[in-house]
Amino acid sequence: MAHVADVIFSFAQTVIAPKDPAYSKAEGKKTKGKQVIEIRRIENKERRQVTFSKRKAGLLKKQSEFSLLCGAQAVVIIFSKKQEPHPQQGDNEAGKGGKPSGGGGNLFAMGTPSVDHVLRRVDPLPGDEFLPTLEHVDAAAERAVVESMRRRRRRMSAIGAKVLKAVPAGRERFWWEADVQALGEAELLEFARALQRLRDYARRRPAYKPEHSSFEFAPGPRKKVRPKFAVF
Amino acid sequence: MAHVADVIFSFAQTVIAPKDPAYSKAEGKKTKGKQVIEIRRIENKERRQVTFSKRKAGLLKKQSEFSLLCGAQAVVIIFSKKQEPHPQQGDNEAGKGGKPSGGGGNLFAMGTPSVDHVLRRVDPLPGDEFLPTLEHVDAAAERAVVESMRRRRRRMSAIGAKVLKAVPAGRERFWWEADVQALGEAELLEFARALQRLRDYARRRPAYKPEHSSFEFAPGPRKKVRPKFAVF
DNA sequence: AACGCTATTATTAGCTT
DNA sequence: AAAGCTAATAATAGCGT
Repeated sequence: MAHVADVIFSFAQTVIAPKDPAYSKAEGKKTKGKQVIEIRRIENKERRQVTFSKRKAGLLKKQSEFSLLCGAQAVVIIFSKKQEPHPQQGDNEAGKGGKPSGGGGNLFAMGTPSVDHVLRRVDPLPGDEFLPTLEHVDAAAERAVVESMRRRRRRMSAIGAKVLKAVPAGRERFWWEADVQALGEAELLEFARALQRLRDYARRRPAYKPEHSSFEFAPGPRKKVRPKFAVF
Repeated sequence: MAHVADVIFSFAQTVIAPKDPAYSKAEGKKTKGKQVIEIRRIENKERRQVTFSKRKAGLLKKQSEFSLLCGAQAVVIIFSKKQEPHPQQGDNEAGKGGKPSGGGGNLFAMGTPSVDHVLRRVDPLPGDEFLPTLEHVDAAAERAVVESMRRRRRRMSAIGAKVLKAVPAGRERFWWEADVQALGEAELLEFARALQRLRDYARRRPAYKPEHSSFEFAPGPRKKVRPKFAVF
């Protein structure tokens, strides 16, 4: 049985569908409202900038809500794309200590309990050798790491040569550079778990510092603008 | 002048408001639909887990769309909160090389062009000393960095003692640990720009590797589940 | 615990200022 | 280019399975 609201809606749809291009004009709406867009690079520079701004805010807000609701640690880090150096510009700036003309984009980030905290947790992941981080762990943790590495070695062997083959010979410490795509799903899972275990052992600073921080390494708008969502 | 659609909507609202608790029952709706929730820790463990899962997916999707639409580099990194060790479990696992019972949470991440890439870009930020990264920059960049550090030193002095006071004495290389909250808005901006300039100089690996990657260092669901959004 | 299903709320595309 | 506005689409809370 159809309910009152259903009937009303059906009726409205029957008269003219919202997707119909004639809709807005026909009904005299003020705007077209949110339109469906293809998820691919917005070529129009101006529109892209506006979307960047709006969705950046949305993404950071989502991070904030997510961490708060679920008690999970998370970061969102955003770089605006590097500005293409202006063709005829930058020469007169050289040597003056100003911003380098080829200078990279701006940085926006929000993290719980802090950007720093989460990044440290990720730390030994691709981008850093593993061993140097040993300087930061205490003795007990170090023993655990060593034992973990032994197990990892065995595990990697068990998984097969695929991982090791992809590793540049003689640079064992770069083993994580292996082409993960060469692994099957089960293998990848195993590989990933080994990685995670390593990180777990290596993780230092167990002290929980319940804070929440956001960065904005960017000029920012002229007019002071308050984020519309909570930053704790 | 009111339009047809407006009148219909007003009418529907007049009859009974969606927010009215009696609404769903009165109209015999199947569900209550999305409800407003307070943005604070969900205490019910089960609901929190469900929300974690749903919003994690949402956050990663947003990252994907955002990067694609705006051509910006971004990462989202999520740790599920550390599992509280199961009270009576884990003893029989000890020494067998299994997952440590106190083992930390799972890691989820999505990055453009890759998680690794963006993290390297962030690299010299809080979490790493600055100097060690010099090993990775070429000679010209190194000179620029040295000059940059000189300028930074002057700038920091200009900003005042506030920053330096918060830095642990004698550990100049940890200057970034300064309590940023002690700075005023203008000062923070100056501070942030100095930081960014430093990073710009230090940034190595200009090679652009246009890829898009997602990590999931977690057991994952039993049933194979395809992400509902694009992963390139 | 992961899905599917709505009915709501939340986000945002396209304009205007 | 940063706000505001509005009408759409998108995300998701609460349930059922």
